[in-house]
Amino acid sequence: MPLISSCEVDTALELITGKWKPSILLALINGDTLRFSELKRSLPNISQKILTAQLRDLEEQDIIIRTVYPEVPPRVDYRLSEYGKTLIPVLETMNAWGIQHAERMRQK
Amino acid sequence: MPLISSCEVDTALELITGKWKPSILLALINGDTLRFSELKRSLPNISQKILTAQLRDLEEQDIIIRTVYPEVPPRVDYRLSEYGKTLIPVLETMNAWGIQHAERMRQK
DNA sequence: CTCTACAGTATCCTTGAGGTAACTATACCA
DNA sequence: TGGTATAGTTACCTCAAGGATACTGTAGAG
Repeated sequence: MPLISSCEVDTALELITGKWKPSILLALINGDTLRFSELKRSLPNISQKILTAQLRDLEEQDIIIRTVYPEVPPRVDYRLSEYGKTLIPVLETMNAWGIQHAERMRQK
Repeated sequence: MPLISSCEVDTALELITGKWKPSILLALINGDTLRFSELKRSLPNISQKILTAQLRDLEEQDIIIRTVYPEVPPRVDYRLSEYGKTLIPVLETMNAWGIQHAERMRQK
């Protein structure tokens, strides 16, 4: 008996969906702490505007932590919060499922 | 070391995201086999056009099975495929995370 | 003096997911 | 003769996410 509520699932989905959010989260999972320019480099086609917007979204939800160093040229880095790290199992579950799905599609 | 690939996660996300897909999947998880009209009733604000489109999407990915009975008035029902049922753990994981998130937001 | 590095803003534009409303086919019922 | 039920389809519309491009501020290097 599953007892899954669409509302809760939607909440989780809202935070991790979008064209870029999964890639950003995965970059931070694998890269620990990354500067803005490092993130941009690992997402080849994203524009600065969009990257900033997505990072601000994630920060507002306390999923990532943004640290500004008062230097010139500016330096800002991003990392997963402890809370954000609780998303890792969710992403792992989806990743595992995605691999099965790809496997399956290859056979058709 | 997580080793999560954005590509695979995106694949999984594409199949279960959208404004209505989670609700449809959950209805079928909880309701086993449902007619078109039953699904429509359990998603109060969806239009026929959108519901049809979403169901066709899910059918094309082999996640649900669509059965047409050659009767008048028409009867069609939908259920999760065995393959579609492998999504249940994914949705459960997201559901559990969503509950934690809601809990957390309530305290702020 | 001006060029570069970095992390952004500001403007304007495009696209596709989703939405609304009307129409379809057919058998049965009154 | 017309109304009802079911599972759609068709044509048209809307809006927000995302995208392209240019501009900003400041310190040090040359």
